[in-house]
Amino acid sequence: MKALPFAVQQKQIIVTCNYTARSRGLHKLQLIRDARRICPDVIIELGEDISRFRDASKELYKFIEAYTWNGKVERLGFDEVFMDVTDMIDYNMEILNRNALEQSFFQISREDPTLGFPFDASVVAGHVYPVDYQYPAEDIVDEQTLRLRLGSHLAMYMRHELEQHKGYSATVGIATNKLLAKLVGNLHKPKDQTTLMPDVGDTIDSNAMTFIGDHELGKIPGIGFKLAQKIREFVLNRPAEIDHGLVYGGTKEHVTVKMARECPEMNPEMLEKLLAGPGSQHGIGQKVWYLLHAIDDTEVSQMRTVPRQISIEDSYIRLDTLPEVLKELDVLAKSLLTRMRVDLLGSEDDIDPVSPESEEAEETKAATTEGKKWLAHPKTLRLTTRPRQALLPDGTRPRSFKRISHSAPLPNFVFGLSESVESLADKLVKESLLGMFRKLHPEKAGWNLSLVNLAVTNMAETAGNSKTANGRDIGNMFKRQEDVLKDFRVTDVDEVAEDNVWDAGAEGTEHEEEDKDETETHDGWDNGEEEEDGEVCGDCGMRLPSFAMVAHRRFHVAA
DNA sequence: TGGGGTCAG
DNA sequence: ACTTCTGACCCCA
Repeated sequence: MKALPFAVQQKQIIVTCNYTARSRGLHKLQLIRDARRICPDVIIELGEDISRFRDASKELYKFIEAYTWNGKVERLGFDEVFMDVTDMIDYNMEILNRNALEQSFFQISREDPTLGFPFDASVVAGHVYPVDYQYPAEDIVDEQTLRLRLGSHLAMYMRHELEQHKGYSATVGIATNKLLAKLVGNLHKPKDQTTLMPDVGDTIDSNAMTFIGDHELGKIPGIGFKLAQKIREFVLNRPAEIDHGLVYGGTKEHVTVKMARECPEMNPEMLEKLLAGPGSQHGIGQKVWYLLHAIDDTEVSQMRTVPRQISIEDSYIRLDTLPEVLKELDVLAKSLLTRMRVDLLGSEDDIDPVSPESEEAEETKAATTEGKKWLAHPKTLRLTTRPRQALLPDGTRPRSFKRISHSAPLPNFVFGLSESVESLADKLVKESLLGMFRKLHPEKAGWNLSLVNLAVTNMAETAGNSKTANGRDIGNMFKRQEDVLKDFRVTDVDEVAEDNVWDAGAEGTEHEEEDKDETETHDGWDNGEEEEDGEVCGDCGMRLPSFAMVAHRRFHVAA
């Protein structure tokens, strides 16, 4: 199966394809017509229903979560995860016998010292960067090298377990920050791992600097198409050419990080001036300058119980009459409400665990809404459209994919579990979405939409929903330790081989996942569950002062 | 809080 | 004949 070129189609394009197809010249966002011309025997499957991908994604995330001690597990898209294993490495460095590195044992649990795996700490597991990396024959190995070796063995173990228990193969990068872990992971795809080793001896450039220096600017995570074009233009001292043959994001230029770094005027201040503008964050100059120098001090974020937003969208060849729009809004609203139930409903145990349940019991309950409570209540409903640009006088259509949106409070009735999603969706269209659509498109007619998106955002997490899968408030437990350990982070990136996501997509329907609590740099209002703002009732979504919650709960029990 | 931008897979 | 369907975070008013 995997030897055959295989691609997933959405509308007129290939959205993703397996490695066999890639080796035949197919790539993401390719037009179906082009794909068939280049690779006539490609097997194409309609992939507009992505629920199986979503399920596989949850399964992967849940699997990784089970290993974390500090709760730092961050998803990137459906198939990638960052994990900060600093604390596990610290602990295992302490128990390591430096006189018998070959006979080491990695403890994956602090409570049970028998849980883990034996490994040889005198070597790295898997590939390394640089390829000719050799540790000098010395008696005393430096700490950082040892830490990365431990990280590499942990990655190897976790990949092995993932394969055994879930049937997914994975690619992993092991390094001291997210940037480097992600990039070094690219070196041996699709199913291997690579560790970026620290410098040995007196090298002029650090390994990390050399490594990142060879990358094209646009390959650096955080430097997207716009930023990259601006920097390319500056480095080349002329406009950077765009490759119109590619679907999007294509540039004809090849400007490396090293070239940018070696530009005489290159400094954070210049970059700030060059890159500042609408959409870019303040301090972007400093941030990019750091990226060019392999510096990335961003934290792996805490795992979350619930997503920040849920959205559903569809694109259209032609959508220009109100009855059609209402029909589509209804379809989208149904999907959205279903998604809300899947992603935001948890069993009561998720909120307040009494006794652990078997996986079978959990899965049975996952299929129904019985005994379920909302883990979070989105407060805002957002309607987004993408109007198709009017024809220019010369008959061509200007290519613009700009979106416009309108938001409104999400009515509380959508949280009712006794009503069907069908009737709730009808009600939502009539009572909210129609009005929102009129605000967005006040003209009676004449609009021509190429896309409609429906989203719920502004999650108010339900009181008590701050526990991790282990039932502990990891966020708080490790706040102090974090400060102490900042300098010694080892970060893994996992990427499940896409081949296998499809292969195993038929696995059981999981239910809830992840967990909680960010101490992020928000303006402080959305991490408060028990603040002056009050709490949100898991039964009805009503927000009321904390002191009133006990009595309110009693009301539900009585009713 | 609402609307938009950029970046990511 | 046309860039899919998400999701995160950031900025400004």
